[in-house]
Amino acid sequence: MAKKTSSTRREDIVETAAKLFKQKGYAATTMREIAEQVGIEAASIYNHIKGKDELLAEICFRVSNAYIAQLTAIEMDDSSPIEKIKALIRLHIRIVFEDVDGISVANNEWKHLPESALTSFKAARRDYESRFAKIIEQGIEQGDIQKVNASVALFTILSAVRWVELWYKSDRQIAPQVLEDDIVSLLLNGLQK
Amino acid sequence: MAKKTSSTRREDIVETAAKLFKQKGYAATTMREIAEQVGIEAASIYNHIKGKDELLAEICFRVSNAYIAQLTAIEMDDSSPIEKIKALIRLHIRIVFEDVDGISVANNEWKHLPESALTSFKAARRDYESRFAKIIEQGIEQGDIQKVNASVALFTILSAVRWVELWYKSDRQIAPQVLEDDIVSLLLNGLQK
DNA sequence: TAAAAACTAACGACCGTTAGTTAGTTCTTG
DNA sequence: CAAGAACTAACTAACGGTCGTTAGTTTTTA
Repeated sequence: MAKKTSSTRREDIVETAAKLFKQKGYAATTMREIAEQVGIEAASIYNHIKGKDELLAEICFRVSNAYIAQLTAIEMDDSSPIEKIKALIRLHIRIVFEDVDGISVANNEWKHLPESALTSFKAARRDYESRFAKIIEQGIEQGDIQKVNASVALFTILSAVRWVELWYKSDRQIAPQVLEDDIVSLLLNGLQK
Repeated sequence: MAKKTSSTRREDIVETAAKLFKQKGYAATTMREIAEQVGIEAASIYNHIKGKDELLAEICFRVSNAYIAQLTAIEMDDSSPIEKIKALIRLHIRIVFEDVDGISVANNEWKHLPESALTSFKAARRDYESRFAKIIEQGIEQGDIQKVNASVALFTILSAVRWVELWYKSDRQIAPQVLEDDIVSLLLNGLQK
């Protein structure tokens, strides 16, 4: 059972790191702080992971893999581009509720990844973006989407949903369902009546 | 002329700091790096500023003051809420072209501000947000804007325009005017045709 | 020639990480 | 099935490096 205990301890370390990386940023978070929150000494962390880098990499790739897996599922679906985009917007909102800390770290701290991991993380992101853009382009071709620059639409959507990760923790006066519906409506139909 | 030289040197330090804070983050940027880019020794920086904190504070408040000044001007204008919102969206895009580094730092590194500055920065941001929200609410009351939660609309707009700061540096295949028009159209009329 | 602004040198704090050790648990084997 | 070997995961201590900053001195400038 040593393996089991070790693996939950390891997960505990990674989750604690994610929480602190989000809160204070990667560079400003110390191994000693992570250890303290976990309830062990800093040196003990190294029985479970190779180094601080590894913590960041694990968090970032866990998130990017989740996004890509979900995107793949949505691509498979034989619904219209508009429906796919709606599904993707909802995905970006819902995924925050499942892993706020991870999402925030992957979005804001990825630049601190070491060289090699950085390269593949950026590649994964570019892959995600170009596949998302392709769906938008299909929607434009089919005449369901306005004739805007697809990149502009892509980044505006991706950017627009990101405030959810900042908002999530706080009071949450807005019900998740209202949030999703309002954002989808705003992005699809616009602010203007 | 010592004052003049000093003040441009000082500005040089602040701008270099902004560039590096954006690039590597506040915590990961060292005074020695800033000094090297300016072409002096790290210790010499302290002839111009009190400490690293002051650099961050100056950048953050320069930006927040600019936003608030512009918002005030737009509020004064006796145009419709919709027109005011359009103007604000364009403001958020244009301001990036004038001070990318500052905007990025104010948006991403403000949490490293020391206690007291942090408090007033957050207050300034809350002030900006609530005044922006008020314009949205007026638009809803007047029936020009869809009945969505005003906070959701506010944060979606503020968030949506933020990708411009990430995009700005790169190849810039999109003309600024097209960018502005597309984003305004997207947020006001929506993606769907 | 006095003030401004640069320099060199170093301090104390803290960082990520390693070494060495120990207590407890699991596996192996006579 | 008992006993010792091996392993796991914690600990303390400390190393080498870097950080922001200060002190003291020299150079530049108006």
